[in-house]
Amino acid sequence: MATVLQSTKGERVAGRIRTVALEQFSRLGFERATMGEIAREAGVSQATLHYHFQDKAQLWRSAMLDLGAHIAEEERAISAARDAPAVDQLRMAMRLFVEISWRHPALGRIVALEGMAGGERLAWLVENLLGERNRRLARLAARAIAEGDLKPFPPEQIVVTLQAAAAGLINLQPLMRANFGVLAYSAAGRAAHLDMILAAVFDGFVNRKNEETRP
Amino acid sequence: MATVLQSTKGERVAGRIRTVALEQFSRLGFERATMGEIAREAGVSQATLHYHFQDKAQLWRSAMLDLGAHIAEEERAISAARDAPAVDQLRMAMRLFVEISWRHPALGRIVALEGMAGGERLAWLVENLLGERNRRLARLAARAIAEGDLKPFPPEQIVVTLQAAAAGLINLQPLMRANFGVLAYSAAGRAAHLDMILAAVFDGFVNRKNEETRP
DNA sequence: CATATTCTTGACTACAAAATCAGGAAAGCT
DNA sequence: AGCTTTCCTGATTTTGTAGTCAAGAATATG
Repeated sequence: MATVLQSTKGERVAGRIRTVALEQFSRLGFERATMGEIAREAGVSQATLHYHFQDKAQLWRSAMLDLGAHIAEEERAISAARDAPAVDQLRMAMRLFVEISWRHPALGRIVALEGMAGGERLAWLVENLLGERNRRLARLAARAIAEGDLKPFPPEQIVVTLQAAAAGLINLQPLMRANFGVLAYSAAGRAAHLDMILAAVFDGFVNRKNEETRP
Repeated sequence: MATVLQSTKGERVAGRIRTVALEQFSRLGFERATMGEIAREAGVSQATLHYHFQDKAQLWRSAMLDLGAHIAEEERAISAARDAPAVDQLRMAMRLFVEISWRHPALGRIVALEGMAGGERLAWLVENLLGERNRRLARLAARAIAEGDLKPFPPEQIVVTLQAAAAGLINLQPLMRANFGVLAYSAAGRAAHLDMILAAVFDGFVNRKNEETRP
């Protein structure tokens, strides 16, 4: 996962730093990740980090933008059928979300960390990476409710709870290991996870009448 | 939320410190919470913290035990019907979990923080606070599956995902506010949240055949 | 290939936070 | 009250980390 353009040497190094930084920020959170360790891991001196990035916060933002670009690219590949019922679009969105969350666990971890803490970095994330997508999903949920396909839970709560459930199992792998001695990384575990999320939504959140009218 | 016994002055002060510490650890996480601020908030000097608690880690553990005792007390009030079908016990457990999570948001936040990060504190939490309960829930889920009432997802994944969903909305209030400008603390919001979780489980995870055999 | 530009670094400063300690105040006990 | 133990604190040390800077190496360019 390098950054977009790498023509000069500087850009190559900056990209490597971003990659390492993303991993550390996601695994440790903003405070526990240190400039020194990121530098060591990237094979450069700490001063080099400050040459390429003004400060730690800017490195964090830069790493996030990198991640956002990669995810956006993968998402673009999947074209949502605009005229499908909202509930079907939501299903597709959830499936996509789970898949991307497994492929880029950093995103969910960072959203969880910053989304709990609040503050500047969360505001930045919402402004630059999450806000529009989440609002679109909430509108989708609201539309699905209006179309009579979803139970009338608050749309924002639907979106956040679903994402929490989807990202939760991925984020909490250390807990899984510590508590049960197992992980869910296996292909079977991932498939079961996706099935669970979809089941929660589409046999749980969807009104029963649906299954009668649309076989 | 003070500690159990407070006969002497020292125990009263230690209890106050634990209470403040719990709030800070839960809101900020272990690293961002500072001994200085906890001391200030508790109205004592920083050195007093080190008189009552050897170091920051021990203060953290002590605050967790305090929280655990309070929750255990509330749980004891509710007697689970041992001979009810596993799936019904699971429903009751989930309802209880959501209610307690709203009442003690600190627990879910700390489990989320440490459960993502791994490490010593997570090991301690599992050993002293979470492990037994989670394993019991997983056994319950396994039994419900064996009894044909639950879809055959991996029990550990069921437990962790459900808890992630239940705690997620509570933990992510800052995200809710930043992204949507709304909160879910209201009585209606909480009720909707509980309904969502139960819906996910009991119309989503439960096999359809159930509704036919047991009206 | 000479020169300008970009890049990298070791050594350093600044700072915030944890942890220590000796002295003294307050509480509890007879 | 007098004495002992518990409790609390200001001052200080220690540590870990972000950030700066001047000097020089590497790289790109005409």
